[in-house]
Amino acid sequence: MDVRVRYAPSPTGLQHIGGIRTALFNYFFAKSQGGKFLLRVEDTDRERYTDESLQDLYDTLEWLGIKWDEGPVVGGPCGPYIQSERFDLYKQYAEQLVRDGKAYYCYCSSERLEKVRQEQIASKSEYQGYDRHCANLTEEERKAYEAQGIKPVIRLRVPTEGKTTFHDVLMGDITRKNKDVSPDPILLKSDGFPTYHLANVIDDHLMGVTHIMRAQEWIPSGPLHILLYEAFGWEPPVYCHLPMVMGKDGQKLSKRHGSTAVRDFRAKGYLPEAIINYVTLVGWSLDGSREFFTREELEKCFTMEGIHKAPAVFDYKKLDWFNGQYIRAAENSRLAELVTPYLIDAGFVSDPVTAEEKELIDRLVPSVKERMKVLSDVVDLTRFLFRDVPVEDKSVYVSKGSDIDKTAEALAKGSAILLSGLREGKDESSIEESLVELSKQLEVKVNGVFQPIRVAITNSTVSLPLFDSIRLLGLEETEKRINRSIRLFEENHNG
RNA sequence: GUCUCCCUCGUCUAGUGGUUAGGACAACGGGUUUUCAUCCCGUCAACGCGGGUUCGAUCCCCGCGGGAGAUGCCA
Repeated sequence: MDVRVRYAPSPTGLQHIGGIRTALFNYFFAKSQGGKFLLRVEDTDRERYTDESLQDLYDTLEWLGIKWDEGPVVGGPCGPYIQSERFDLYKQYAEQLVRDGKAYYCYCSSERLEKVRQEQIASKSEYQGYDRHCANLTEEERKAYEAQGIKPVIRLRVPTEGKTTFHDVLMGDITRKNKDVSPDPILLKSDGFPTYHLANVIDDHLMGVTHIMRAQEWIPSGPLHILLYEAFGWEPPVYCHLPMVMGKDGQKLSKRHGSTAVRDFRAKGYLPEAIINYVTLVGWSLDGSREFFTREELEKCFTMEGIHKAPAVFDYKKLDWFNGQYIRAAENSRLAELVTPYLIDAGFVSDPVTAEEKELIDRLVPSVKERMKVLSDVVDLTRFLFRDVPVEDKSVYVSKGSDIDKTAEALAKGSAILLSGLREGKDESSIEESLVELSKQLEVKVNGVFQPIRVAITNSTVSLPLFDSIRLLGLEETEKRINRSIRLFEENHNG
């Protein structure tokens, strides 16, 4: 049997970590089995649907490099793959169920349903859900409702006796008494659209889906879906419920834990390979020790057995670590391209970049890549190259263990050594030696000499390596900034 | 409330009827280094609890506790 799995998101919001994790698991499982990965858009909720969400779905999967074998855009033998385009289908199947006595029309208004719900809660009796008010209407009663112009919904007739079991690859058998299954859930809404349960089961069957890998939040409705398969006389697929992705507080990961939209991670400068790698490791492992995987490797070595049962907390810091690792491993030319939009957004370079700017970006990448966790870090790291905001507070120039006078002297003498050395073309290590020598004379730590010079040049105590900074800034600008700082100290001294 | 699922360091996880319970992130400390990073080394840190079964349980069984999810004309 050829494996066919699907990712079936609802375009009612941006693609988030949890959703994409499900997509990845399905995708990797399909690839590892030589099967097919389908994409199906479950846009049956007209209230919450947005075009933006749908576009975000496509954009996100493309960015991650996840291609679907069948689905919207690419088509396939079981299309259409967008549920709103299969509108008529669901109604037919739902009516068939009614004819077979497996489902029935319900004319209850949402007001009445709400009232029933409130009464059940208030009476402290068990909350039982729908009271099956319309389960056994006579033909006359139905006619009367129809005459009032009430549009009915179709509900599944859930048995009140017995129990239903389904098998989960990870969890084993999961059994639920039928009386505990949500009583008579709606299959077809009054607007004619199917609910998730109906559309999902019909499409999975019609599209030949063999394995359903979805989040554990669906476990409680597993028996209901089995009941539906039985009502249709269809063979249910293999189930594999994925552990949920949680936030630090142990609750389902959501916006209040931080960014969850993949689009936001992308904007901050996370690389797709880092997202894929880390997200796949949330709830899955190969052997407990290996943790670097490319997408291509996962397409081969992913296993269902490696999926964990327990929910897993999403660790933003570990993602950062992965991203840093991938940035450092990336080609400089690629990084230069990736970093450019951030420099443009910051207004540091023009859009599009000029040839000179491009050249500068190429040169700054090597020293910046060791220091970035996310691509957007490039802005703070290189600000001194594009914005000159001199440090006026002389105490900033003073390193630990030094003082104002020594700092002034270190700046004057040190920068003289530095600038003349650079002009004469001496190599950096010999200039560095001379500066270290100076620090000994002044009886300060090495940094007592370097810090004032660094602050003068980069306007900050935290910067790229000194010689890198100078090379990027240019000798002329370097000299200008140094002289300005020397003047600052002289003025202060005289005043 | 009811139903279902889950439970190894703070976090992600490996693992076995007998192990010094392993790795990674984080944290902390140290080294390299002109700052910050990177890199390297090290430290801290876990089998939820109580009963059984057993010569021996983290591992098998039962109970408890804790956590989560579901309970919609949302998925």
